[in-house]
Amino acid sequence: MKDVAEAAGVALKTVSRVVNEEPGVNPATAGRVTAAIERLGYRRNESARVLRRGRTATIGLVIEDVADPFYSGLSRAVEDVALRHGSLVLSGSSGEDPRRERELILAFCSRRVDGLVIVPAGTDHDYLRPELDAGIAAVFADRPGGLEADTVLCDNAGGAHAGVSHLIRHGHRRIAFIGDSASIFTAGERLHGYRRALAEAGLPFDPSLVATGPAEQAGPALNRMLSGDAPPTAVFTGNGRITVAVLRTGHRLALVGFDDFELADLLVPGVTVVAQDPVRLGRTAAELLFRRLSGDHGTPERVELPTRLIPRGSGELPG
Amino acid sequence: MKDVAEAAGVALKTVSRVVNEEPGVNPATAGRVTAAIERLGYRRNESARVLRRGRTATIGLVIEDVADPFYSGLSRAVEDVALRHGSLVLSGSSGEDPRRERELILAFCSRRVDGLVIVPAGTDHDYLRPELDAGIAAVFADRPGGLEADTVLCDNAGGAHAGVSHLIRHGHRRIAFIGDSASIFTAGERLHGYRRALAEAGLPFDPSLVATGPAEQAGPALNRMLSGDAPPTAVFTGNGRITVAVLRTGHRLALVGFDDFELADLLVPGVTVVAQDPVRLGRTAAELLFRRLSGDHGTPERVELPTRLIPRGSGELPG
DNA sequence: TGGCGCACTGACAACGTTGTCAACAGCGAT
DNA sequence: ATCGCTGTTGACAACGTTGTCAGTGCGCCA
Repeated sequence: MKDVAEAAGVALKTVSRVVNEEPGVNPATAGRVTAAIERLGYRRNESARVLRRGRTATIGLVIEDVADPFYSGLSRAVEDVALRHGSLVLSGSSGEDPRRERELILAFCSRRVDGLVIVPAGTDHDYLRPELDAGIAAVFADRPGGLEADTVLCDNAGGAHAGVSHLIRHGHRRIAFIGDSASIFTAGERLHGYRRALAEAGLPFDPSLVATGPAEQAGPALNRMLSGDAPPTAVFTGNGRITVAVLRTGHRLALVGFDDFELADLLVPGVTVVAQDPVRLGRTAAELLFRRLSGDHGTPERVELPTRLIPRGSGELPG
Repeated sequence: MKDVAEAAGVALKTVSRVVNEEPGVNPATAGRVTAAIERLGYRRNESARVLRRGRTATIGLVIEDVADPFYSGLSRAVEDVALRHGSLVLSGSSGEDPRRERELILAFCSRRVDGLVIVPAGTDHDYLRPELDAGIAAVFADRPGGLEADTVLCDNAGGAHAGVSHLIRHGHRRIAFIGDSASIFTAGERLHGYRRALAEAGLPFDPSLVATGPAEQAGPALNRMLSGDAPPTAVFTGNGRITVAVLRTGHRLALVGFDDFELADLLVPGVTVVAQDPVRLGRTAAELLFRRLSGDHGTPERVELPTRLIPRGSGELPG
């Protein structure tokens, strides 16, 4: 910038004015400056600008894994909203590891992001408190975080309830639940929905029909249930990866899965799912964030998005 | 930092030393400083640090669309390599729009990223020249960019050649090619591979069996070919989205697709594909970038990664 | 002619760090 | 007692911006 000022024969401040399109610069002068900028290939140093002004026009996004289609859809939505607000996105995958999540978040904060969209892996976010006090906004998405802040969730319990009820309506009495580790919020909620649906239909809850854990264990768990003495006739799966794992076992039994996925309609039979809308989730969270950034300091909000049952065949197999 | 210095009763510089774990600070003093840091919830301002030191420990990643599984795999790989080198990733989707790509790249540059991994949508990258001269490293991934720089590609022509040859070996003589717009580098290369395979087998090249364009047009294009008077008996598809679009048309004819995708093995018949490795692509590009950042100033490299034919049934249907 | 306001421009400090260099005390060697 | 050395600490400038405030020249009105 100093070089540009020199080249154009004006003061530093005048260049700054031109770069920021501030009013009150003689068009002729502005022209000389613009020419000098062009000639020297000058580009404003954003770090210095941030240092002076406080805002970075950058937000941070922490998700579990970009490579998971659910989160990549969410990512894209957040990115689009950010771009519309003139911001960029620093993103990172926590891999469901609270330590890595913490490191990412703190790294984002020390780079002075304006705000954060977090799909929390951990449950303790006290370390965020000083940052929030310092003016960084935060929105939790998909799961609630460890402190009072804006949160956007899906109706996990309601969706699971709808999916399991659907199986019950088709005559099933022994329905397995295979889901994520119970420690994950969404998994717990979905299990609640499952139990509520059973209870409403007057069916007993049988712990031997419930398996929770990472997706790799889903197949073996189902195999064990099926070789037991009171095997299930239907399965409700707790997330997309687990649904696929169950499909790979090759058993042909009634199935409803939480999360929609590409090609679910092309399999035979088509896979009935309870669909969430990751794009809407991301969009809602990001918009809420930018509302906060533009000065809305009301009490934290909690938004719950609906789910949608999509029958495709696998959930309509008779019991 | 000033507050911390005051609270600990030391000079600014001493706090800086402690924060940066520089040697030569009395352990007792360091203890007082650490305590003050803890007490005040201090965190170093990275913008100021960048301003002073020049390195941001941040790289930029420009891809076509995070929501596409191919690119989300690549993203995750880049992110992991970056994290291993203590860097964060600013990422953005260009949506195959050269203007948006340019905006993203320049925005990254003005935030002084150390380097860029770019999946180029445009072909003109002259605007990058001053940035490269200013020391920002750049690696093109998946496609070559508009200037001399490190590039990591897949063996597009070879992969297409292998896929088409596979169909020919199974007796097909009229093989359609349905791919991306020919203006996209990878699409052009794959078309070359297709033509080379035909030529080697002594088969004629029939333009009426070739369709290029966005994925939405793939289904209609195939339908048109099949209702013509010399319909194809097999199809080679130029990318994952187009493969899926062709599958949705419901025609049962021999098919080999470029790009592997989840569930390809669960469809009936399984979908034979030419698999690229997006994770390896991302990893290779990012590692090359960090090699440059750590001082390797050799001439630009061009790496070509192999592809792999995975027979699953659809490509082995008789002609 | 003097005074006033307007349009434009510039000098300077400050943002929060870190690199450079100097200062200081304590200590063993001369 | 002096010197030089080591270990520790601090003062100060600089990084590239922008906000504040103070000019400067010019036209216009009284």
